[in-house]
Amino acid sequence: MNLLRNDALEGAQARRRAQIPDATVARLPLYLRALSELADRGVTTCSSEHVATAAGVSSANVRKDLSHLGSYGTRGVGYDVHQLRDRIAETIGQTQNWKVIIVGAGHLGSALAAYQGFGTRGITIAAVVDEDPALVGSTLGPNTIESVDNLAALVKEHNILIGIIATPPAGAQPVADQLVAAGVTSILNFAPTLVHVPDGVDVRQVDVAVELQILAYHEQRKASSADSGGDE
Amino acid sequence: MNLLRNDALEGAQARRRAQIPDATVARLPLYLRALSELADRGVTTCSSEHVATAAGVSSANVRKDLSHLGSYGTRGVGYDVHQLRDRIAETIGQTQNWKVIIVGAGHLGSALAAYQGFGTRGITIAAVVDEDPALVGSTLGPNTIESVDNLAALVKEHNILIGIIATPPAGAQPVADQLVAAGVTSILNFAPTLVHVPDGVDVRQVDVAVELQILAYHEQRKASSADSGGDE
DNA sequence: AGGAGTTAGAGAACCCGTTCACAAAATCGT
DNA sequence: ACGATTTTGTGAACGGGTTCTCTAACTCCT
Repeated sequence: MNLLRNDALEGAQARRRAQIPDATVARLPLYLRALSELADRGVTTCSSEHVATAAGVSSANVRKDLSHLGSYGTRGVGYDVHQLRDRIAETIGQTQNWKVIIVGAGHLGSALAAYQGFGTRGITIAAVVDEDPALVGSTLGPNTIESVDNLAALVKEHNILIGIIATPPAGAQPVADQLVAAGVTSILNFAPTLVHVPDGVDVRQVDVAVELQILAYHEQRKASSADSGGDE
Repeated sequence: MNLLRNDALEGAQARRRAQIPDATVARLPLYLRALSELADRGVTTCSSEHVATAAGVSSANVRKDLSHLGSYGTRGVGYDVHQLRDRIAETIGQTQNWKVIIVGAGHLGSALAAYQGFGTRGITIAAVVDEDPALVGSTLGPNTIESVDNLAALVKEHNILIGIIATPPAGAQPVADQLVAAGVTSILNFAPTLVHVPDGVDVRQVDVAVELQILAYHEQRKASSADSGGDE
């Protein structure tokens, strides 16, 4: 892991290929969004402080993050908005359009399919499938709901690498297996269940109830510290 | 911060009031879910290893987390499923029912309002509001969509402390301001925008596009490491 | 031209969280 | 009764990430 592969060779290339820390990767889309807004407003130059306030992080954090992608700002001036935006877009792969398949066309699947704003972030809903025959055939924005039986065929046809699971919990694991078997290597799972996947497949979990439970915990703390003399 | 306030006094009380690390808090709902499933299956005892595999973390991590809430397992045996479940439920405040308001009854708001599975986690959708007069009055499961003008009244009437923003980006900040003004102190924001709130108000951000962008980054890495001789 | 002010970039210090390793406490079998 | 085995709880080591601090480089004003 820490092996130093002839990095005297060339800094830029090494940087390009270097692993960017997860925490940084998670923030790059935020910076990208902020920079796009600045660009739309005609701003041509910005400081790390600008980006920081727009993204809700510290300016030091922004600079450290940007240093990972070897981006060149100019000292005393700041960053060129367009250049930095393009650099980040390139880094996180927004130069290409990623096709995703949504499995499950219930309320959540429909909401995701209808979501405006994937387009501007390099994401296209290429297919929506459901196991309910009653839903197959109905349209969802630009998409037509297809049978889950066609999952593998659709994934291959459209070269889909990313799948979204929007099924009830019980369906999540079988669906994940099907997605992986069809060639999907990244999964965004909205079902409140842990899905097991082979090595090399990434899974990200979004659980709304968990988010609310976390908020509830903090609410409870606020309440209890309020009536017995706040301990903070 | 590191001040030791007469902690010889009593360990349990001190523990109860002690700050539980954020990372732990985020995992407690997962443990709770796992334990509830075990309890439903009639399992009465479990090891940290059980919980760990069910929640997708390491057993050491589980033990460390549980140690923060002073939970008593028995060495050589494990944890009592019911007792541990109750202890966690109590810790994260699931003994009471938290009422939430959903602002924005578009696709996403509707999906959230229809979501089964809040109920079992101590969460109730007490109100759904939207600014579109055309939507006001229609029913969404057990709820009727009301005008956003009633936001403050509803929050107060139901003693709501948690708000969910499911509006387009432009509406997020004004809505957040209204929620805060009405007395809400925790916000779950689905709009892809940073919302500013006063101290004491918690905000959690859920951005589906960002999640997909993170996956896309990793996909890109997989692809590039595949064709130029994997560097990992 | 030179000084004052601004800002990126990088190294160091610090903090938080995870993993490791082990001792203490329980059960079970003999 | 006692040793073997299991499993918790915890202190220590480790690693990643954030913040701090300082230097270098650029602009603007005089």
